[in-house]
Amino acid sequence: MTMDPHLLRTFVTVVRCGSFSEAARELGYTQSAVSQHIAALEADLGAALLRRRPVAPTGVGERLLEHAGPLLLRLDAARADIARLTTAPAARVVVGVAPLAMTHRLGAALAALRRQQPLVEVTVRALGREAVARDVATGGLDLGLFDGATAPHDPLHLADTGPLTTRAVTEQPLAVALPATHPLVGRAGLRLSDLADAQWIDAPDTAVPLAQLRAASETDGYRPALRYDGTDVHGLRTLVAAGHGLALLPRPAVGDVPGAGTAAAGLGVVAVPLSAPRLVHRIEVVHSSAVAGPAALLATALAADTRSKDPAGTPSRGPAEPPTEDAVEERGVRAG
Amino acid sequence: MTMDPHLLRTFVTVVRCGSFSEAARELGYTQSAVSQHIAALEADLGAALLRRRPVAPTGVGERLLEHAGPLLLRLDAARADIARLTTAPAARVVVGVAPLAMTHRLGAALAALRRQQPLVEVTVRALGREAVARDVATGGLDLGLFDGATAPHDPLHLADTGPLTTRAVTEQPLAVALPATHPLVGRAGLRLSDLADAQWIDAPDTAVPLAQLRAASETDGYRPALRYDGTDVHGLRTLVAAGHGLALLPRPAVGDVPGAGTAAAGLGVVAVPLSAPRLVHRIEVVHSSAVAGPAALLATALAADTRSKDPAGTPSRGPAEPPTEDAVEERGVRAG
DNA sequence: GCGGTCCATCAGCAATACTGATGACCATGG
DNA sequence: CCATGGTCATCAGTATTGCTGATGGACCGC
Repeated sequence: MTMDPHLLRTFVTVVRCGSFSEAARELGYTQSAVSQHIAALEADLGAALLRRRPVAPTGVGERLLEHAGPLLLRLDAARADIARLTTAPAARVVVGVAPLAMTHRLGAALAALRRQQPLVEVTVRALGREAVARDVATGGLDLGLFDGATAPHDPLHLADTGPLTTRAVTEQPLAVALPATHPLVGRAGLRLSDLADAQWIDAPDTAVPLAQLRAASETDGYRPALRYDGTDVHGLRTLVAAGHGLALLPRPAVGDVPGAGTAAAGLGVVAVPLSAPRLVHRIEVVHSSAVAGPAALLATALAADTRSKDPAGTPSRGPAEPPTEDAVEERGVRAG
Repeated sequence: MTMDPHLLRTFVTVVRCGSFSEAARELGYTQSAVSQHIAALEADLGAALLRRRPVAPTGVGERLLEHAGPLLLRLDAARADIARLTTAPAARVVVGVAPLAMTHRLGAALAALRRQQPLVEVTVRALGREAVARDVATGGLDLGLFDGATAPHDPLHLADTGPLTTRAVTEQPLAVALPATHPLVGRAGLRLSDLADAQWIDAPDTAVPLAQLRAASETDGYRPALRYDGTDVHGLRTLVAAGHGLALLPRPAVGDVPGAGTAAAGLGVVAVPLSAPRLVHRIEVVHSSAVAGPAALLATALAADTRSKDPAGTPSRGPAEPPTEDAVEERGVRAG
């Protein structure tokens, strides 16, 4: 009667599987039970949620899905959070890293941690952005490194899954990755709005997602010429070099150009700095505010020059502190 | 086993009531049932949640509370949202307004609506900030007007309760409200950081909440000399005039000074503009993205000069458009 | 039209979630 | 010092719920 989470869970499973029976198998129920679950939900809400044969959500069902996902996530997050409080912190850290959040600085911080506490078992897991956020909330990760494009000093926006603490790690300039043969290669800087009609590669987990560009520049456009689902920057660079489209990346990530100039040697990809709007690539570290043990150490090491602070203002999320400039990451990359 | 919302509901009720029996009465259960609910939760989570006699949450219980509130809210929001989709839109609008969001512009928009659609039954309800957000999410309000201090053009942050749409209505300069006898009265502008150690009135529902000041200026301080729980600006001005402390308000709200200068005639309150940090008072209109009927009209009228846009980027919340300058509100208030 | 697959429905059973009674505990006050 | 009125915990009993497993109708490919 109160929109039982169980029912929601089977609902989303059914939609994902596109099948009652398959969902039943996955959830360890009988098909009968699943059918009854859906019937109960539909009776409770007074509307059809699924069209059967083929199984697909109705309009109302679509809407319920938008609620059900975050709701179940938050539920899992709550359980995981109190579990963290009750069980002692293990001598183990699992760090989830979004592709563009993998920096030298993280490497150094990890090295320091392992030097300081050699017995701690450290795992680094490369993940997509949402996966990082989700797994930190649900306890699969002790620490997450998360990135995105924002105005300077503005925090990133996470889905609200409970009392998480986020702190800034780095802000870096953004650059457009162009194939070396592109006519715009010579430019000193590019305005994003001039590129709205260009060919873009949609790499939501690797580059700055096109949705963020649309939001920032308040236009539609930035239509994806190709979608890249990997979590690996090199793969994306290769696609850019092959002329499949542009991508917006933190300038250091476009190419580890050792000499002067902006052309990445042999990669066929060139970085041209973003001149407008004033956006930066920001990396934040995120963890439960109930974190303890080595993960807490690592978090403060990453956000070294900033004060630690617990949630204030909004209860759900601590304010992100102003970022420290990351000398390591900026080294050797001055615009030409 | 899956942290049944029923159990969470009784848990928060018990904490609020400070009593199992009282909570049972309120929820329509027997005391026995409530006792079993709590026991079930504690067994499920494997930790004591409440200290009995007197009844108070343990540390873990406190933590669970932080999750339970938003969770139940989101659950209610989901139910309300799909209810809005299924039932036809009524010829009725209920608008919730936070104290500082009550502007001439809203008055004008309401007038236009009533002229256009005389049969629509219009209700305006003055509420605190969280109440506005909550009731819009749970369907008690068709439309909410919400305010806060942010950097110019930055959206306000709402608790994430599902697919809501927010649009900017106004941005106004902020000013510190001082008693007329205050030594700083003559100043052309004030830096917030210089006032961290001043006496402040904490009026979270009326003025800019002190927590926001702390977050914006990244200091502790702004200790409340007195707390004001009303939702009425006049009451707050009176307290400021009596010297109980300062408050940060949108400049027009400090006093409707008709002549030149900044001293509000006879009120004993003086506005001195905030010179740093660069914060503005922003008003947004918020409603379900499933809104329809007269409420939708009113919403677009309020956000007149901006495009309407549905959620993009983050799935949960539409991006707030850049605000229009509100000539009406700014009239007659030029700094001296 | 026949086997296969799908979902809906029904009966039956087992687990659940209540109620109401009782008991332990702790105040307060005669 | 023991009564009294309050609290919450516990227990037995019962009504309801939520599952399984079987059956039946609808649809699809052959």
